[in-house]
Order: sequence, then structure tokens, then C-alpha cells
Amino acid sequence: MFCHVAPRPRNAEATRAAILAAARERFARESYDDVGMRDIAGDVGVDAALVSRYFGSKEDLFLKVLDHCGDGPDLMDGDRATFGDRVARQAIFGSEHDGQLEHLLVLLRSIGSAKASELVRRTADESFFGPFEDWIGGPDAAVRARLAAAFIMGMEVSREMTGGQTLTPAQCEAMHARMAVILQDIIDG
Amino acid sequence: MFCHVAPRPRNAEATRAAILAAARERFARESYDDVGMRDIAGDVGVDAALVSRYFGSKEDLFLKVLDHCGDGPDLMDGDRATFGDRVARQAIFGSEHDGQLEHLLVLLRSIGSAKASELVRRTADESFFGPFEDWIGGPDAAVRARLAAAFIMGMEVSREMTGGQTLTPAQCEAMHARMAVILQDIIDG
DNA sequence: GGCGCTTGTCGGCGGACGATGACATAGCCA
DNA sequence: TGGCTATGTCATCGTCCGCCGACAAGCGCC
Repeated sequence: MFCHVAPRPRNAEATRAAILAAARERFARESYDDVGMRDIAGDVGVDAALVSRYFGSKEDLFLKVLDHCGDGPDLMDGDRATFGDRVARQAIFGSEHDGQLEHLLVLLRSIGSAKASELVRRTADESFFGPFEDWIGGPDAAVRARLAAAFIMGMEVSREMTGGQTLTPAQCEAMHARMAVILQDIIDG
Repeated sequence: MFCHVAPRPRNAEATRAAILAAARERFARESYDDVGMRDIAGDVGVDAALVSRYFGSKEDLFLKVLDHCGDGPDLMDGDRATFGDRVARQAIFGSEHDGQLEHLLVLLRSIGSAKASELVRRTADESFFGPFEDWIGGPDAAVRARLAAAFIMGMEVSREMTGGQTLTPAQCEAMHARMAVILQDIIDG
């Protein structure tokens, strides 16, 4: 007893950033509705009221998360020639924390909450599809970006739905191989 | 005034069926969390307490909806040779009420609620992937079923995310053509 | 050392939700 | 016609949520 946890140093900037990071993590793993202000605050170790005070409202916080999603690693980092292989691997096997798909996951989770998808609808184009289109380039870039994004998100959905328990490792490998080819074809045009 | 609405005839069986249909509709269009017992009851024109009484709990009702999803039209109705074209059209242009994708939409909406996805995880295989695998047949049927389902659901997600406002009709047609080919390839093996 | 601003906590308000048990009424059967 | 059961309604409970105003505690400054 008397074992107090080290108190967070009084630093508004750092606390604000920590809250934002925790929120991003939560919103990528759970739906907008399932994430509570108290959850996020708990992750950081502060009171829920502080989150409200720094970010105004839950919606505002979510928008900030969407804005700052470009900060981390993402889909477009890496060799273009191995895009299919690399992304298919993450989508199927679910890289827990490297988070190249994290931006996409946040968008994906918003499907469901009426509130969140309204917010996403306003920012998805500029924050994700736009850059992705530019990176893809070539004819029908907008179309191909949407096809690729759809495939990736759908695989995330499928993975969570089945819990990944129903396919053998060999089948996962086969799926990875097929998906990699399809994705690469979409990217290459 | 004095214009009363015609009261629903007292018929437990019919009322039960109406509630189930309304619930299915709701769960295909909104997330598990966003759908309230009062909403469903309102659609049918009964009191929310009746829904609880007939189906026990919201979870039980959701499970009943999953069970009865095979009743309506679905993915596997129609010519196999035109599967890609037909399904891609529905996924991209969003057939509002013919509902061949409705079963898949209910599954898709469950992503978000922790509770709902837990329920789905237990039934998705037997209620959807199993039949779909059988229908697809051939080598790696399980893998190909998941690839196709992922692509379709992802396109639904993508469509809702962007609100369908950002692509020209010509681009939609181009996307449809590309998606149809990919889907058909997956189905054909 | 005491003042004052910033940083963070506490308790609670108002509303939505799922669920429940007591009550009302329609429709059948004698 | 009078009662009885199936059918549906109403009022309410407990819980959780986002949010807010009042309060406490750290920290620099004179």
C-alpha cells in the first residue's frame, strides 16, 4: 500500500496529445458508439471531463482524430511493386500494431453510427481517397483507389466477422496469394 | 380530426412476423447500436414492450433476424455466369429494396457493436459462408467465398463512406465493369 | 510567502436505452 | 350476455452516456 502511481506531469500539450493518440487507437479498434469518453480518459489516466474540455465534444474529438490520421504510417508507405502482397498480408493476418491500415480502420468503424458516418463522409475524400488516388495515378485512378480500398476494408470486415477461426493456415496463405494478385492488378491498372 | 388510424388486428402471429420483418429492415440499414427497440416497434405500430415480450431481448431478436435471413432473395439467386455483373451492380449502385444483399448488409452492420459482432461470429459461418461456399464449389471454395464476400461488403462500405457523390456516372460504370470482372474471376476460380 | 493562472478532478444533471410488471381491451366460447 | 384468455399498452425502473459547473491542486511570479 501507499504505492501511488506516478502522477502525470502537468503539461496540457502532452496530455492533449496523449488523449488524441488514445482516441485514435480506440476509434480504430471499436465503433464510434462503443467508444466512451470515459474509456479514452481512462486510457490516458485523466478524468473524462478533461477530454470534453480539451476537445469540446465527442464529435469534435472524432474529427480531430480523422484530421490527424495522416500522421502515422499508412498504405502508401513502401514499395509499389509489393503493394498487393504487403497490404493483403496486413488485411488478412491483421497486423495488430504496426498500423498501416489504421487510418482505414477508423473510417471503417464509423459505418454503423449515423453520427460518425456523417462526419466521415465529409472528410474521407480529402483525408484518404484524394491522396490515395494521387499515389495510384494512371487512368481511372479514382475508380481504382475505391476498388482497392473496398477490397481491403471488406477483408477486415470479413476477418472480424468470422473471427479468423474457420480457415486453416494453408487456406489463409491461399487467400493471401489470391488477394495479393488482385490488389496488385488494381494498382497497376 | 377524429381520423383514427386503422388499429392493427389482434393477431399475434402476424404481429410477430411484422416485427421480425421490420427488425430485419432496420438491422440491414443501421447499426445494431443505432437500432432501438422503440424504433422497430414504431415501424410496426406497436408498443416497444411487445417486442421485448415476443422476442425476449434485443440480442434474441437480432439472432432471430440472422436465422431468418435466408428467407428473402440473396446473392446466389440468378445465373452464375452473370454473377459478377449482377452483384457488382447492386454493390455499387445500391439497389435500395430488392435486397439480394440484405443478408450481407445485416452482417456488415454488426461491425461496430461489440455485442452484435460477437453474435454474428457465432452464426456467420453456418448462415452465410457455408451455403455460399457450397454454391461456389471448386478448389479453395472457402477462400474464394471469403474473397468475394469481402469485396462486396467493402464496396458497400466504400459507397456509404463517400456518399456516392464523388464519382461521375461514367466512373461508376467503369468501376462496375472492373469489379464485375474481378468478382466473376473469383467465382470461376 | 502569498497571489493567480493553468491543469485536472468531482459530483451530478438530463436524456436515451433495454427491460419489466401491472394494467386495459379485444375477441372468442359458453 | 358475461366472463376468460390472448393481445397489446403504460408507467416506470436501473443503467449508461455526454456534458457541465464548481471545486482542488500544482506552479510560476512578485
